[in-house]
This record gives sequence, structure tokens and C-alpha cells, in this order.
Amino acid sequence: MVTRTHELSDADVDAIFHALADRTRRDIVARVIEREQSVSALAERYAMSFAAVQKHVAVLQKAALVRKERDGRQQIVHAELERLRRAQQLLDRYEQLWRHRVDRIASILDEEGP
Amino acid sequence: MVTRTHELSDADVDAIFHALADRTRRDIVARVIEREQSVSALAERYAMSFAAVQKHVAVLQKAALVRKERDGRQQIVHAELERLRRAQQLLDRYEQLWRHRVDRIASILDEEGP
DNA sequence: CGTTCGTGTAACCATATGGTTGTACGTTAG
DNA sequence: CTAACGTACAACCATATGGTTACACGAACG
Repeated sequence: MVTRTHELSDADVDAIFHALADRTRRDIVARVIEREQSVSALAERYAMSFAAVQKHVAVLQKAALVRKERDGRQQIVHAELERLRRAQQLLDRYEQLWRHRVDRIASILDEEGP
Repeated sequence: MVTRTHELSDADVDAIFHALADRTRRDIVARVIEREQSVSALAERYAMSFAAVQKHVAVLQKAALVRKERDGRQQIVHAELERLRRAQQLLDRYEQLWRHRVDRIASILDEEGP
């Protein structure tokens, strides 16, 4: 039986890994997991312009790793942990490929006999 | 006790996720996990030039997700599964962050009493 | 009401990316 | 020895990325 997780398109996976391929963005994800916060609160932590941080958040949002929710004039950034879990499951598939391969080789060796 | 995995630098993590942020490269990883094979054997499977595939392999190699071993005039590409495991462990840390946060909130609520 | 705050967006820049073609070079098959 | 093979690498191109500054706009404080 296949564990049915909402399937991700190749473009989704591209977006997720691309979003995670930047130190600042990984840091933002970690921060908002710890505590959701506004874009400007995030921007204060980094030695770059507000606009740059805003762009990073936009990349994370495009990958659906975070979502923004307006609260008055602030935009609060929340983590979407489910997406990170999906990425992990993707990597897990490679392990499964590997195990399958090992099994396959073992069974071939068994057939050959001692 | 902390599970000691050889620590990855930020640059390493950048390289790993960047390498995985491309469909062709993910496909190459899957193929060489199934069965190690030459660069030209890989190149046959894709609708792009040999040089392009060669570049993709180079990106994977820079991220240490694969290694090449020369066999005569062929260059055989092998998977480095350990690196994929590391990437998975990285994603797992976000889960741990999340659990820690939930625990923290729960204990605050406990303190407050009913 | 005006002003400040938080955000969004556009224009711009340097560099990286993903692709191409062409060329060079060592290795192996005939 | 020669030809073909597998690989490496350079030059080139279009587009994307990660950063900047400047400006526009709605919400909220006073």
C-alpha cells in the first residue's frame, strides 16, 4: 500500500529545494518555526535591506514553506511544517530505492547459490 | 547525548539543496542509486546535450551527492547515499524545533494553571 | 488631519545558472 | 597506426538570482 501524501509536482519540489538552498532562508524558516513574526521583525535580524528579506520571504512563500497573514498593518509570517515533512519524505524515497537495490542484489546472489 | 554526524557547513548545505533543486539532477541521483553508470550512459536518457548532463553531474559532485570513478575510458558515477541521509537529518531538525516549541508552550500553559 | 510605520513594487546591477556548440585529448577497438 | 569513443573544457547566450535604492500606498498613532 502506498502512503498517500498529496503529490508534489516536479515544480513544487524544485521550489522547495531551491528555497532551502540559501542560508538566510533556512534561518528565516527556523525563526518562524520558533515563533511567527512580522516581515520587518525578521528583517531587523539580517545585515541586508528590508526589500532583500522581503524577497527571501516571497521565495519561501512560493515554495509554500511559509504563509503570510495580515494583522493590521503587519504581515505575520507562519511556518508550514507540513511542506518540510514532504521534503523529508522525498529524501526518504532515495533510501527506499537503495534498500530495494540491496535486496535485489542479495536475491540474485542467492539464486546463484554458494 | 548528541548524535555526532560530521557537521556540514552552510556552504555544504547550500550545495546539497541546490543540487536537489533540479528535476534532471534528482533523476540522475535516482538512476545511479539504482545502478551506477557512466556519464554517457546517463546522457543518453535525457533530451539535452552530453555537455549539459556532464554539468549536472558536476553540480552533484560538488555537493558530494555522487562521486566519479574512472574505469578505462569511462567515468562511472556512484551515489553517495550518506550525503542524502545528512540532508534528511537537516530537515528533521526543523521537526525537532517544532516539537520543542510545542513543549515550551504547553509548559507555559501548565504554569498558568486552569 | 498629517505623519510615521510596515509593506509592496519597480528599476537596476553583478553574478550564477542551464543550456548550446566546438574543440582537444587520452583510451581502446580494429 | 588510425579511427572512434568517452570525456573534459571553453566560449557563448538567455534568463534567473540576490542584492541594492527609490518610490507608492494603506493602516494607525497622536
